[in-house]
Amino acid sequence: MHMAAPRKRTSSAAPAPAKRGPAKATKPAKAAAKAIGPIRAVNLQAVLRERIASQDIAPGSKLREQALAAQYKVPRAQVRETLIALEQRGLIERIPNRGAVVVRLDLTQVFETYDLREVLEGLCARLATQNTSPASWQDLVKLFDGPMAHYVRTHDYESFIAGYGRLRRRMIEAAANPVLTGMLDSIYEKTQAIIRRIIILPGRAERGLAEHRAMIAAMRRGDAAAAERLRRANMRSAKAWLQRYQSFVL
Amino acid sequence: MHMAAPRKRTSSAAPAPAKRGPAKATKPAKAAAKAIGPIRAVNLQAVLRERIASQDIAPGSKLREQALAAQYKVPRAQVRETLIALEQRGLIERIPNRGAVVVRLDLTQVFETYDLREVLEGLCARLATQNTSPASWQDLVKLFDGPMAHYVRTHDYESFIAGYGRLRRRMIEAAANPVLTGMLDSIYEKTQAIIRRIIILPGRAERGLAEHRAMIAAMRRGDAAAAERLRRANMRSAKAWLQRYQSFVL
DNA sequence: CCGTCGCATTTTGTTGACAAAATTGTTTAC
DNA sequence: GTAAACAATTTTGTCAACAAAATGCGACGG
Repeated sequence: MHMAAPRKRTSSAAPAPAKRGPAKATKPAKAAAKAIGPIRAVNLQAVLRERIASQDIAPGSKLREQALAAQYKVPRAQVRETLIALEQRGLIERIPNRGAVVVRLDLTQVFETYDLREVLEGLCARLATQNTSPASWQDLVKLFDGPMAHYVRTHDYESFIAGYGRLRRRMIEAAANPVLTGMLDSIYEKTQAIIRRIIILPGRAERGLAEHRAMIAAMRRGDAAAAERLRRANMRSAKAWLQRYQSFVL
Repeated sequence: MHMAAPRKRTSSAAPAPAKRGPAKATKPAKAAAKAIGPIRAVNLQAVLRERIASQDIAPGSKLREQALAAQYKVPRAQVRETLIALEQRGLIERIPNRGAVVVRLDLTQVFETYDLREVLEGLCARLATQNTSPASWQDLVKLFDGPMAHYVRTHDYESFIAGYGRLRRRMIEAAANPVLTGMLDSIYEKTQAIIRRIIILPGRAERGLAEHRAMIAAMRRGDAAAAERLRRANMRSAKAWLQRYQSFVL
């Protein structure tokens, strides 16, 4: 018998497909960690995830419980909880009696992850197309025809990445599959840094833009199967770029 | 920097549930737990995952820290760690000051998960085919031509499920993609109970057998693309069965 | 009879101290 | 001068007691 709706913990941001609904905006973890005041345990995980994903905390770094507790003014037990959660997410590695270090993923794991991204992003494109009206993608058609093409020509990669992120979020939102969302987010936070490095590889942005436009066109005409196929081709292409220039990336 | 390889914690080293004795182990958990004595923290997570996946601990059950600590003779802090990890895995839900309950996934989430399984198992079939010699699948051809067909005719579902599990493990092993393995295991431990219920639906085993044989045949001739396509069709088919009989399953 | 308030019990969350292990730095032997 | 052995410090792991919150139950009042 349910009395009042039990208030749901907001901690585990997206581990489980618990609640559906709009994706909770991930708070932009602030830089200057030392300046900020006490943080709730709930937020500490999000903060560290963001800092690790953006490589603000470098791979291989040791995460010391006492240091983090002092930095963020939280009890050590909360830091400990966070580290356990981060380990489960695959962002850090905890070795008994030796502490936690940020995982450093090697090329092999990156390629393995790209095989996964291929099918998952493909599924995302298909679901997004199926769940929405073709007209709803018109703004992205224009974005990728105009501004994004301009960013590529002017080598404004920061803006290009921002536009790509917008496309990606729109697709995930339209796919409306929380389980898929959780997996894609989990993958993305582990490979974010490498994705950024791929985009600036010679000719990658041009090719990516063309592939994105083709996929958006498929969504714009409601062709879900083509959207999936094109998105998968896009991922394979990105993987091939990485394969060719791997010695420069990592 | 790195001197000797540090001994690695076996945190997620046991992704696949341990071999499970037949369901006759439905003896009250308490008595069984008392008999087995203290458990290492590392193992406690595996034990609880197995018990939750097999629904030995029913969805909606409350997991009390003190009770588990007493049952398995481990300090409460270790139980706490385990619960945090289980929450990240999406097996339980922790609500502040109110404890942990085993998640109960609704039909919607199951369907969402099947969309994921479709592409992931498809990828698994493709990689498995690419990485192995066609001849290595001969034993499974024979298994599904002979014994498995017999199990279906005699409604020996327990053996049928065991055979299916063997196929599945072989494919995952052959795919040799640890990231994919982790995701498939994570999905499987959450939907294991429902998969079992689908197999006994009217006509499902017969249809599943035919689909499996077609897919194995593709792998047997080294046709990776066909294996992927057929595995995906198999997942869609299972989903359709669930959709039709959903009122009987959940 | 039913709902509500308040107290007692249970359960989770937090804190601090302590033990065990590993890292670091120093000394000593060759 | 190098390397092993030892000591000191740091860091993680463990534990028990305590505090806070929620649940359950009974008394009280409508």
